[in-house]
Amino acid sequence: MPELPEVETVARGLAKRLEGHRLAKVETRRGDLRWPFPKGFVKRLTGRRVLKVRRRAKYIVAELDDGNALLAHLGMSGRMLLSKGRPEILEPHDHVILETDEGWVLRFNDARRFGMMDLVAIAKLEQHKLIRGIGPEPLGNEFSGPILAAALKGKKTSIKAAILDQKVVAGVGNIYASEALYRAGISPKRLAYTVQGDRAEKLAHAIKAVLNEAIAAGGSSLRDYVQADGELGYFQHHWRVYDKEGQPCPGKCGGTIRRITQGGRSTFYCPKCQR
DNA sequence: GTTAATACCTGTTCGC
DNA sequence: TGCGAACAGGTATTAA
Repeated sequence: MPELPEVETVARGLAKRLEGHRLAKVETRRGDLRWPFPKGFVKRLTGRRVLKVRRRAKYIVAELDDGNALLAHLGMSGRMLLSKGRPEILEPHDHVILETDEGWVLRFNDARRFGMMDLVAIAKLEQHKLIRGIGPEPLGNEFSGPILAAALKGKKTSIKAAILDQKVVAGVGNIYASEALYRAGISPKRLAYTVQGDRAEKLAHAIKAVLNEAIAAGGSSLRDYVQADGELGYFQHHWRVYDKEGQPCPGKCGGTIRRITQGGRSTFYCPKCQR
């Protein structure tokens, strides 16, 4: 379930092998992921040098030497597999294969095909249909308590739904939404517009903390961000409330973690210490 | 304009 | 043991 920390870790792993190198060979093994590949996708990528790989929200942005960028989203089951040389046997759902001039092979594998890839002019990235309107990066200076409070002002939905909204803050998914609210001591059911002042400050801080810790865990638990099987970016998590239904609250409150459904998706929280 | 529900997709888990 | 239902979830689209 790639959220911001996983995408960040994948992007760093990709940077290591792609930056400065040409894409000698490009192959798509089907015509679409979530959407069709753009026209001339393979031809436009082949021979390009990758200048920089970075992340925007949950998107991976690989800037190319022709002024365009490869924009990629992992959806919920997307994986990047890196190997030296092309594997003799491809795995099911290996949809895109990139080979660098150094012989490193990157496979984009996505069973559920909620992922996507597109090509966009670097200068127009922020105007791209999928990027336009996305809120501030939570780890940057442009995200803070007052800015979060302003984004939540007047919002009548729950705070959980609000921080999942990419327009409010970029990159927070279902798992870290629960984790951040737990850290901040805020009930996921609280109405978004009531999270102001000190509460907003606490929540902004909690969002930064859970994301930063997850990124650090990814960096420290993986050598060069690549696992033994070549997969980039995934690592052992230590969640405090997510998927912990029925377990005692990790704090000292003596409460029990509950699971509720909000907007059709699971939320985990401690009803005793989250208000 | 805002919010909620639904569709997309398929591997895995759970209950009967 | 086998089968079907439920579930996972990011984002666009449709409905309310």
